[in-house]
Amino acid sequence: MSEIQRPGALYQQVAAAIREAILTGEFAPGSLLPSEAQLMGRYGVSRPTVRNAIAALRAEGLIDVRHGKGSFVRSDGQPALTLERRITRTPDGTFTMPNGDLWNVAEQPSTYRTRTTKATGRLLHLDEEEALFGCDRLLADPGTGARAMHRTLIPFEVAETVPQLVEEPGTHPAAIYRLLAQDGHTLSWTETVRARMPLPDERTALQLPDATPILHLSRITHGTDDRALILEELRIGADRAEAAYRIAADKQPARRART
Amino acid sequence: MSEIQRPGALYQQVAAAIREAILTGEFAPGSLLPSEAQLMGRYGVSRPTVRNAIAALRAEGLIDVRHGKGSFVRSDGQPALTLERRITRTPDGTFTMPNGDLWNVAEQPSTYRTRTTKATGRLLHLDEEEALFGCDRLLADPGTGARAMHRTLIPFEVAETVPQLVEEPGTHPAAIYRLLAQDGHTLSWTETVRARMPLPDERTALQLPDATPILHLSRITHGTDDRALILEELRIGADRAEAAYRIAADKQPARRART
DNA sequence: TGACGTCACTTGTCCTTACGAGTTACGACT
DNA sequence: AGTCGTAACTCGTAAGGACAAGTGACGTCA
Repeated sequence: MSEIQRPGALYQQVAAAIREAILTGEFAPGSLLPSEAQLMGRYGVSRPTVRNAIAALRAEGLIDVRHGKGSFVRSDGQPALTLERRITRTPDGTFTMPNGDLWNVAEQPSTYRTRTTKATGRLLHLDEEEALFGCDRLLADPGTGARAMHRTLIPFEVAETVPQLVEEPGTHPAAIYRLLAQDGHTLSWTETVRARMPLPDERTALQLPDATPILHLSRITHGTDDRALILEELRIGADRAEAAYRIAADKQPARRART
Repeated sequence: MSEIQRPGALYQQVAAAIREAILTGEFAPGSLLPSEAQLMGRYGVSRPTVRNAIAALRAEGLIDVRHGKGSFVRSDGQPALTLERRITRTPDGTFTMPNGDLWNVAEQPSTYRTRTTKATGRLLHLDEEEALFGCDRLLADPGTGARAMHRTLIPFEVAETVPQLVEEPGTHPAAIYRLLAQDGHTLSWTETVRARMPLPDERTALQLPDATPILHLSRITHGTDDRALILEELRIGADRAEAAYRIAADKQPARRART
């Protein structure tokens, strides 16, 4: 009978006790926790209190609960997929990227027309309500089973210059880059990484467990004069994937104060 | 009296109704939701059911609840801080990085000795249980109020070569890079980005709201022969910060199959 | 031996009741 | 007029009971 002490609410004390037991290894990763009834007896509290404590540990991502079976300690393994966010240009004018496996379309791509929002406009350096072509894909990695949502957004202005981009919705990003390069652009890219909790539709589409954030990668393809040409977005469960970048020290002349 | 329909549990239907009202703009960002008592009346359910629905919306990061005041629609603004993960080398041998503001130490750095775990060993290409020097800092950005946890891990082997690294725990990363470059290394960096829910101590240290993941950046400094010299880790709330990278197309000769 | 139904376990849902604790506004008292 | 206490709101915590629903094992029956 391990009685509980100080800090805060009862259910928090119970949660802390269980968390402690998990982190010290009393409950190994993957193992089954005591049932709610057993925890009620162990700590001398009612079932709502036990459930409240378990809900807290769930929100922390420490445990997984399965209806009819019990609560299991989540194994905090590393992400199975490392997204190498690099781009290589071959002398014949094509582009290649790692992680080609991920580009397996799990559903038919859907194309549409939309307008810039505040967020996408900021990334593309466009005003709000500018017309865009969009294409959404649901991707699946056959090796790991990871799923991802991919979105391509192309401003009308750019699409008029390179109409093939819109005519063929199945275009792979590498092919897009090639078309833009053939159009005379010198390409470079910037990518921003954000994380947030998924919306319900993202949870189901990506088959995410509880308390799992998503990585949200936004890649801008810049053309000549750093003009923003294309916005690509990739959303993927943070439990399954990590993003990897190379950083090179760009050499710059020493600054001198102007007088 | 807006009665509720189909899918799943009562509290999920209530949650869906409220979520719908938020996303359609009936409840604007920042505005006050009806109180629990009002929601009980509006949907004809008991208080636990209402609270269960609200807990679901909380876990999604859609709303913030304040004791004694009510539930507020969270405004989904962009992160205030963009971490530009670039490194610039000046001709005089020093290195500079953007976001210097973030390097304001909120507490005294703490140094210690530890050993590689499975995760850190993988990143540093070392076996497990290799000896490391560590230094932890809590950083604060004066502009945005964002907080971050910074950690530097240096293998013993590297520290023996450049002892200044360990003697002066307050060393800024840019100064570390300079010391390594002066030691004859040609530096390059790789950085991997992960996201996960915070542990309780991270939640309090970073002052994170509910349902807020953290971005976990791991930067490896590579020396000559791509040897891993230093591991830096930065943890910061994903509501306050995003990470930005540049991607350059590295040119490679076309591959030919070897016979 | 195989198939299937039942039962004992698990967690999920929902209700009622009660009180504690933070917040705010109003009104009475000084 | 200013101060302060109280009342009325808010959400937080905790208990109790009841039944639904998923899971797996066991035993019975064909």
